[in-house]
Amino acid sequence: MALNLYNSLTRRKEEFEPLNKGRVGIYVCGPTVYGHAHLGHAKSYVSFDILTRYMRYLGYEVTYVQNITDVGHLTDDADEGEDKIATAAKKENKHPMALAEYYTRSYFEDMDKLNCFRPDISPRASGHILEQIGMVTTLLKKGYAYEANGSVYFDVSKFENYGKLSGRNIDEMIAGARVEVSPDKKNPADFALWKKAERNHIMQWPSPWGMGYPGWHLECSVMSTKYLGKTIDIHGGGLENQFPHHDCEIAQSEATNDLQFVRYWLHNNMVTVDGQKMGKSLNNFITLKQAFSGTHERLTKSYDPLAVRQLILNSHYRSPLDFSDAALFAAQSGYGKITETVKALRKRMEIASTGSIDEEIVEQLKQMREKFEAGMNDDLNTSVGLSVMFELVRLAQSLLEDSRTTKETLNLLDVLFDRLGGDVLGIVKEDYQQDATADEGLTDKLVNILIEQRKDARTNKDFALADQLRNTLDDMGIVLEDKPDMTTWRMK
RNA sequence: GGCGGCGUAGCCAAGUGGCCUAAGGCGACGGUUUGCAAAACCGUUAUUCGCCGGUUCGAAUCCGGCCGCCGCCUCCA
Repeated sequence: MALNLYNSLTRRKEEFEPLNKGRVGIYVCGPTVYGHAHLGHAKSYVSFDILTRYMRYLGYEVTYVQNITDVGHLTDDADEGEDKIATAAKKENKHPMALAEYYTRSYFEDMDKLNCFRPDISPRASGHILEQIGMVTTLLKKGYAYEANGSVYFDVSKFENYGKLSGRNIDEMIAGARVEVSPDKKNPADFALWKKAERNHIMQWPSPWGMGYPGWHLECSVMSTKYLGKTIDIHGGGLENQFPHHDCEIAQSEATNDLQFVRYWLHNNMVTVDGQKMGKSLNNFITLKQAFSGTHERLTKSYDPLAVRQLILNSHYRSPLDFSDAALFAAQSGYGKITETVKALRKRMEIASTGSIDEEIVEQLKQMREKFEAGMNDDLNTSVGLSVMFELVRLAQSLLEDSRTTKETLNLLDVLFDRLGGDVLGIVKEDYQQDATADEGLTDKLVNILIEQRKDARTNKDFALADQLRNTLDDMGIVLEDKPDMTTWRMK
């Protein structure tokens, strides 16, 4: 079975076929870096991280491009607002580029924690001004754009299917227009390609139309074309960007190149917090840093970044996801179960005896892999993929109960955890040692001394002392686990 | 106003015409194990998929109506 993806353009699931055999170009709308990344970013970028990971798993050579918007994104889409970066820079008293740099780093830091692979290319809008001017020039030359008072606008009436992605037509939009229309525009739906800069505007560049800066929609068209070609396989982004952003991209790009811009449009759904849309004006805006540290009044504790990732994978990328403390808590428990199982499995592999492989297990694992792939092939159903991980957990635990399980059999499970849980889902780590503090060796020795003391106490039926030792360690966050032949410990 | 989505167990969530007497997780309860626990394992937890009607040999899945919730079009991915 081949990979099927829901294409927003056709509103259907379609079998994915790349333009060039074996290679895929993916462009995803990146963040506007004027604040720390929040839960909404997490859902979007984890979703597209899964897409690229799974395509690589299938053997495609993927080029993943995700822009950084550091100029031109205005505070409203009527093209009359202020530049978001400039506004935030003024507030934080920083140079706009310093602000953008600061939040770009913050963004990557958070995405690294969520175990999202870095894009192959992270182009900045401000680094592609020349190319953007080039596209505006072409559009003017071809009659799709007009200059007015130092700004250049795209004339939507010249582009036949404007709004085809979001299913809108121009007349409806004019009727529903809620924002003031610039007097420079011929048509209220026209959008800015290039904006004239006022003299005090910090970010501005020389252009054939005077000093100014590019319109927000332009950067994605220009940078995707530059790095992936005039027609790209996949373009992803949040549902809220479908209109106007993506429809504008289509109009600009297709008017410029006379070729289909994007073959598969993918849109992830939005997040809510405690059942309501997340907004800065409501009191439920949670950044990733707050979630990871538990410093938000809606959260009762801190959450492991990978537990956040797992919660995202628990539902479909095209479904809305409600973040709540309870949901995060449940994900944290489930994530812990998978992690502990993988750790136990690997520890056991070190001491398990070698021997034959259980053929029945081989067959079970084969079926699990098939179920996993069938789910992922069906428009990236990570919920099914995750359910396979828990089936694998149950199988692993039952095999760990049996002391006769061979190293070879355990290794088969470990491979599946690595490939499906690690490579594709990104919730199983290659190595958990790094999590531990530097003095783990010392801690291990000290705890083992106490475990020995407790063992002696238990042998002597001095349970009061045995329990005291266990409780003291528990208070320090160290949990003892009594196994038939030995006692092990782990951090809570 | 325009466009779109959703309503499945206490909670989260897959499934969208027969393999569904409905995955998986969290939680809860019972058992095994244990000196007692924890962890782990086994089992139980929706005869039913918002409500009503229709199509069909057959519907959670299709159609119509009703009720409820949410999102985008504005801050925002």
